Amino acid sequence: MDEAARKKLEETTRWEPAETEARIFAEWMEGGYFHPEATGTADENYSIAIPPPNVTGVLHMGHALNGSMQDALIRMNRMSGKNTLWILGMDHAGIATQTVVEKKLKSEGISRHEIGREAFTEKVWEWKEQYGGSIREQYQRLGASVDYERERFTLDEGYALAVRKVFTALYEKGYIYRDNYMVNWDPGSQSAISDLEVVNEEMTDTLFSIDYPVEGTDRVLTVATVRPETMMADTAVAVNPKDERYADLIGGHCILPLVGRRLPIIADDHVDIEFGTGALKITPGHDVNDFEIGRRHGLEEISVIGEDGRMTAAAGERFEGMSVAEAQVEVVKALKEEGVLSGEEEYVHSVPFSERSGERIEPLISLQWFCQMDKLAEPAIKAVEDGRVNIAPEQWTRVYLNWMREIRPWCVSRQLWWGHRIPVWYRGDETYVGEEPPEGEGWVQDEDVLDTWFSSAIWPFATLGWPEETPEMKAFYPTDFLTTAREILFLWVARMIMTGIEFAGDVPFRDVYVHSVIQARDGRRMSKSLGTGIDPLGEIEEHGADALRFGLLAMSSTQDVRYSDAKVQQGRDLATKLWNASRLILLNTEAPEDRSVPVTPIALEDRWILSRLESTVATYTRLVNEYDFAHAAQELYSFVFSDLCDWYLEIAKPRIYDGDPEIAQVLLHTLERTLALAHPVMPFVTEAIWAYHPYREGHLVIHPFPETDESRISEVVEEEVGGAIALTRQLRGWRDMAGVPPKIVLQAKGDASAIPEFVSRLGRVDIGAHDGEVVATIAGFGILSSEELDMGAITERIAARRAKIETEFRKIEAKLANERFVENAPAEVVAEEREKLERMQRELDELG
RNA sequence: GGGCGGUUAGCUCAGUUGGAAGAGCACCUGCUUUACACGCAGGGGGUCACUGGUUCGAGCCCAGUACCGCCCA
Repeated sequence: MDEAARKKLEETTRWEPAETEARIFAEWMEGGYFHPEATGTADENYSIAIPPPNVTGVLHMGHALNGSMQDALIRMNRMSGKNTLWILGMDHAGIATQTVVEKKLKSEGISRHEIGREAFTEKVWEWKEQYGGSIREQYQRLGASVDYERERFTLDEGYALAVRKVFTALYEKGYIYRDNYMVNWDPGSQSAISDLEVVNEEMTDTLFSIDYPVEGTDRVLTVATVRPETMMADTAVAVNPKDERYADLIGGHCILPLVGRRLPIIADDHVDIEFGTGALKITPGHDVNDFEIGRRHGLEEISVIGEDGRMTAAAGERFEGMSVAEAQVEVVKALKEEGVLSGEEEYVHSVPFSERSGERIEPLISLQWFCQMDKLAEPAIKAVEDGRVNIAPEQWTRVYLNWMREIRPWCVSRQLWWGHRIPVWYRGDETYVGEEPPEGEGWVQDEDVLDTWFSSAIWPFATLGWPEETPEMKAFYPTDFLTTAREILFLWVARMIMTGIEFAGDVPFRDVYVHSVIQARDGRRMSKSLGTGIDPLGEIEEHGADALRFGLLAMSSTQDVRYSDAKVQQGRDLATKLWNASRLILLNTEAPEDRSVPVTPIALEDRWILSRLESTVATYTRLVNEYDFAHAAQELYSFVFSDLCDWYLEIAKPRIYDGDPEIAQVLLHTLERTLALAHPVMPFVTEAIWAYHPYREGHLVIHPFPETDESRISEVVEEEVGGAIALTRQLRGWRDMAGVPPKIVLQAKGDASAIPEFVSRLGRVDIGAHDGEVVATIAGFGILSSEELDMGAITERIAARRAKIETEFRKIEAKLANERFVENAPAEVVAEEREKLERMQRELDELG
């Protein structure tokens, strides 16, 4: 270590992330450590495809947690010597991006329809070039070791070709078709959106009862609806076939009020006998359930609401052009005029809204492209059933399978301008589907673009250059791991598995981990609109990236958790602790001249710390491989704070300051392995410390990850030192209870050679063959009377302790007196209880 | 309406196959101990939501209730 470095270490008593992180990250980038060669095979290599953030997005806590997990795995595997790729990219996010740019143009007084599709698309690209990359820098702030040279965008030329190829292939297989079908029409974004982009909210509306006269009788069928404005599109009235009240009417007709159309009275199991009057008006053009009933019975499908959310001519002159809300008022008025409105009551029900625009969904029938999913789902179900894809935590496997077994057609077209334009061309009655435009004159391409998830569905292989047979495909497909939020298990994960099997010849990843949701501090959802989000970059600035990474991993157990500032601070404290422990070690030890000599210490405490170290390596590695990051973080924390710093370094200090070469070797070895162990979770501080380590030959980021050395784990040693530690704590506790000032060394009668030296030093007790009055006995050592002892407190304390033990003693006595316990409990449990009793008896004897 | 998860210390959360309730933070008491006050030492604090059951023994298993949250209709 040169003088400047030594000075820096001596003077800096805290880990200062702000001034160091950027420099370290730049060193990693310069070293090219994140950019692997595409060599070897996927079986021997390790790869992860990042869940692509939206190009409009900024880093949020979900990304930060997700990224911390992936980076920990990537770094651990890279250090373990595997050829490792973490591929980065962004999603073009059709609706979100189009909305952002449209808003910006609107503020400049421009509408997209004025400038036209081509000019608008250009504007979006301009926007993307200018603002679309900020999240990349934010991932760097987190320390993400993604391959920044292989970044992909879902609208890249090669990626777009892959999308067209997939569409064409699915079309040729007959899976993709065009049909009139009910879609979730979002009047806000003027596009169909998927079921999964719809959010249902509880609303209070009015439930209207309307009397529909039955043809040829003086009876009426009273139907209940919250949407009277759609009645002009009614094409039937349905009752339950088991409903005796209406059995005689089935097959007859009613007359639709206001319109006068004859509506068949049909029977369908879907109708709930208990609800309202048990008669249901059927509006196949404007209600999802009615649409299905309509298809079952071959009913006419009438539309009275247009894509602009206004009533069409088919609604009748009186209502044409009105908004849906206006029409409702007017229809109710008309019903009253006709005297057929027989009831109004408040009604709470769930109403669909667009997650994108926030507007109320208008179920409409329109001409859309669909993808038949059941054939694709079959092998994807099988892949999970037979374990080729493993979903954890396990309960999500069932959720995935249930959804996949009831999968429905996927509406893949969207009425947007930003995205992959559907590769279908029309000329008169002709239709052409292909990767490239057809030859010849007069072809017009379909106006719609594909659902963004259509391109995301091929992410794990399209990013690797598919359909080309690239070296990347060979080296890194299938990927090893995917972590995701649960809400996109269907939207994204399931579809990747389907397309991966269908097009890339294998599942896209081996392990899927559904991570927990980090809620706001008060337990609400973190959301921009609620203002409950916590900005990861703010946390990084305040506490450092390592602190945030550690904190997020430590707080993310298997269930949803609230954001915990305490855990992030724990991370910051751990970074500082590592820094300071390293200062002690690095400033006070000389590196051995011959480093090839293995560390084989004789001293008990040295063998103990090496045993604890290897036990920690074993446990930590197992936990990370099980994706149990919360416990792994805890394991790391307690090893560093408790085993290493509170005990070993304190025990070792005299020998450190004496310049003992053997302990120097143990310390440098332990520090090397501890830094490497912690690096995947806390890359910055560990790399920064490593710069001062005499064993350093290159960056820690590619230093070998510790493999457990079983030969150093010794139960005997751990028990012996563990016992001595417990004794030390007992002595310290007793001192404190007795009010002995820290400076005073207690005198105790006993054989000091029976216990490790550090017990008396750290317990501040002088154990020897002293003479004097024994006031208390601790583990066989007699504490001698002295002026400093608060005899009153001691007497009180002893009495309290005695009472506590006696209570417990009687409980166990009773247990052992219970014949059924002694007969039924396993022998070792009974033996353990007997031992407890003996221990308590000994302590009672000592208390005197 | 169907399914899933949760309820453990003041707070946030752990708790392996059922066998004397844990961590971090907060709190209290000491400590300018030459790595670290983002620290060290010691300490107090729990009817494990409720009711019943199985068991020699239940935070853990079973049945039910209440409340909170999520997913799918």
